[in-house]
Amino acid sequence: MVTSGKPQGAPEPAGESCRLPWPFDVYEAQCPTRMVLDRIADKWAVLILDRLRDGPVRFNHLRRDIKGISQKVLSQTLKKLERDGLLSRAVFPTVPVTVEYALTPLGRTLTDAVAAIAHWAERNMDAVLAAQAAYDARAGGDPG
Amino acid sequence: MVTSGKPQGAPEPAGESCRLPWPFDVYEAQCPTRMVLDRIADKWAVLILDRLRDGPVRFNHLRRDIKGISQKVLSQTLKKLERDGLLSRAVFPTVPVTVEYALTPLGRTLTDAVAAIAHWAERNMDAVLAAQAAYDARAGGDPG
DNA sequence: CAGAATCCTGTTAGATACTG
DNA sequence: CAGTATCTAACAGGATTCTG
Repeated sequence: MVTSGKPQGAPEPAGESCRLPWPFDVYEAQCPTRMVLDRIADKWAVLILDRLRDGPVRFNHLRRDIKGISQKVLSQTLKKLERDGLLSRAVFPTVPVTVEYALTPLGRTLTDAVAAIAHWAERNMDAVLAAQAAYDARAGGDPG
Repeated sequence: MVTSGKPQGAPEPAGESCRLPWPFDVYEAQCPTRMVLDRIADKWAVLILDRLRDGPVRFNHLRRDIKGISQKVLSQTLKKLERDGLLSRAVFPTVPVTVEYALTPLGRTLTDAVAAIAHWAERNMDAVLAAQAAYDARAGGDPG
C-alpha cells in the first residue's frame, strides 16, 4: 500500500510550480497546462468525454461502449477526469449500487474540441491510411 | 437511451483490421481510427502540430520551443506525423544540413481542432486547478 | 454493478554517445 | 545541424481476484 490517502495515479503537486501570471503557456515545461494537456490529450479520455456528450452513462455501460478499455484504465481515467472537474460522479444507493458519470459544465466546454479530434479521425482515416501506405512504400521498398 | 445509429451488426470479416464500409467508428477496438486517435491524442503531437501553424520550423528550433521534449521523442513523433501525412519534411543541402517541418494540407485540417485543445488548457487552467484542490481536500483530508 | 488491490509484462521516455 | 543507436528506469496497462 503505497498510497497515503490518494490514488496511485496522480501524485503531482498542482499549481505550485509555474507562477506565470497569465496567460499560461503550454510551451513551458513547468506550466501546469502541460499536465492538463497530458490528461486530455489521451485516447481514452477523448473517448470517454465524447461518450458522455449525450448524457450520463453508467460505469459498465461506458466499459461496454468503449471497446477495448480495461476496467482498471476506465476507473483511473474517470477518477482523473473527475479530479480535474471535467466530469461528475453520482452514486445511487440502489442494489446493486448504480454510478453515473456525467459531464460538468467545465467538461462540456472541452468536449466540443475533443469530439472534433475523434471525428477528424473518422473522417480523414482514408487520407491517413493512404499517406501511411505511400510512406511505407517509399521507405521500405524503394532503395533506388 | 440515445444509442447512436452505429453499424453495430457489421460482421468482422477477417483478422486484418476493421473494414467497416463507412463511417469509421472510434468506439470499435479494431478500427484504425483508434490508432490515429492514439497518435494525435498525444501531448507532444499536439504541441508540435500547434507549433507548426505559423509556418515551417527546423528540427532544433522545435526542440527549443517545445520545452522539455527530448530529441528522441521529437524525432519519433515527427516521423510518425510525417508517416500519417500530417506534416512534411524538407531537407536543404546546406552545410550543415537544414531540415524544415511543415504542415501538409491534411495536417492543417487537424490543427484547428488540436489548437483548440491546447488553448482550452491555457484558458481553463484556473478552473481545473480549483477543481483539483477541491477534490483533494475532499478525498485526502475531509473524512467528515 | 462498481470498483479496489495485486501481479506481471510490454512499451516508453530519458540520458548518453556516435555519425554525416 | 539533424538525426540514429543503445541501454536502462519508469510507468502504463492487461488480466485476475476480491469486495460491498
